[in-house]
Amino acid sequence: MRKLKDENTEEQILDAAKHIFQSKGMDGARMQEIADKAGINKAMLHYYYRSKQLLFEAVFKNAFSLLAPQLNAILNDDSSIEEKVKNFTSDYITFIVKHPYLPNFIIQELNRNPEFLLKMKDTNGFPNIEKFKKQVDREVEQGIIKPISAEQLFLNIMALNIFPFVAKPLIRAFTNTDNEAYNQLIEARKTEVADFIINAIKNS
Amino acid sequence: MRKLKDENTEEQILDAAKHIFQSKGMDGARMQEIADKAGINKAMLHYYYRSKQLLFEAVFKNAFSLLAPQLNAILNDDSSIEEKVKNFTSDYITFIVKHPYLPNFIIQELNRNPEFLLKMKDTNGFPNIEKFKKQVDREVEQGIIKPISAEQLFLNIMALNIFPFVAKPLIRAFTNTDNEAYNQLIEARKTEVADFIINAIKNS
DNA sequence: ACATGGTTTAACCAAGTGGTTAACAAATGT
DNA sequence: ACATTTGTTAACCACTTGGTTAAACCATGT
Repeated sequence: MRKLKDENTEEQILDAAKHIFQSKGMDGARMQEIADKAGINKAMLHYYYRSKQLLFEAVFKNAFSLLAPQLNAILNDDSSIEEKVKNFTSDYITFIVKHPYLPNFIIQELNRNPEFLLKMKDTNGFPNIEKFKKQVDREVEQGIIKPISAEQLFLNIMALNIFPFVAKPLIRAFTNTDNEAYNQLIEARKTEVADFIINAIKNS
Repeated sequence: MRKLKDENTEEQILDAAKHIFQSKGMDGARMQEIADKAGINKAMLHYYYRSKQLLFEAVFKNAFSLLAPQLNAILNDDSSIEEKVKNFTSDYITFIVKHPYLPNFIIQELNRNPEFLLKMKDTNGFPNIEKFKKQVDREVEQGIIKPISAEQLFLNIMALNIFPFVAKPLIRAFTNTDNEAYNQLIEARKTEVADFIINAIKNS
């Protein structure tokens, strides 16, 4: 039973750390609070993860490894751009609704410390635009979509899907929507965003 | 000369506080660092602003009062939606290039403490969607633009314009662009984003 | 039974935190 | 000239922070 106990504690710590780090950020998080949430002694955090920085990095990598496959779906899949936009928009929103703190966490911490991405860039599965670039250029050339660079299109897709979660408090205030109404707005975006993008780029 | 001296110090503090708070956030900022940056004694921060929280609020309100008029340009102006989209996209990007930390700062701190907006909501000039809503409904009814709710359209415009600044490190990594190339990408968006939006909503 | 190893705990620590204070400097009113 | 008010400083304070440690705990192999 020893082994089970270890892994259990280690996982409990990571679980608690996810909650605290993702809602309060590296600077706002407190080791004691993580320990309390995990229901264990603070010394255990250091026993398993050595330092706050390393515990944070474990949480960040974990979060990033959840997000990366989602983005690869639009960058590396073989179906048409139109199809990918439709699928991605729906899938991504569904995904983030289950992990609401995720995009904001990653964006905030990367702005705090951009060099941190370098550690991650050579891990395989790191999203890369190259394949998508060729596909966009091809569909533009074939006249399927209007002229646009892959970077701009990718940025637009990311923006329309991620931003509503990141800027939720701000947009809620401007649009006078309560929490539930905003969630409905988000839900509607599963199809509306795809239509918006396709209208914008498709040649008629 | 007394008055001049006072205002000078008070302003130097606010200036330094802007830099530190906007780049490190409330939790990451240190009063001593702000004092050092301003080149004055730490006690002066409390003399003029009482506490870290109040100094932070002064910085936040200042930042917000810079941003709000920009957003009101698209919500309250009387010109057509197409025209406003064009103007806003260009103006807003120009504006943020001059204040690069601003959107991220506001979004970050609002996520940390959403209730904070309530303090701000009744100040006049607080962006409100109501007028824009009527305009969108009218243009939809007149067949100028495709059916879309004002909230979704507003959210899309915000997303496409703000997100590239907020997610800069992330997008730079995925698209393998260096800082200068990314700035060019942003520069191009001054017109590309407007075209993208108008293509998406305009009835042909 | 007992030695062994990893696991867990309470108590502790040095460094840093926001904030205060008492004395000093400088400008102003009279 | 002098008292008063305002601005400024260095030293200080209570408290929190991440991190350590030494002793206790406990499952296992022999």
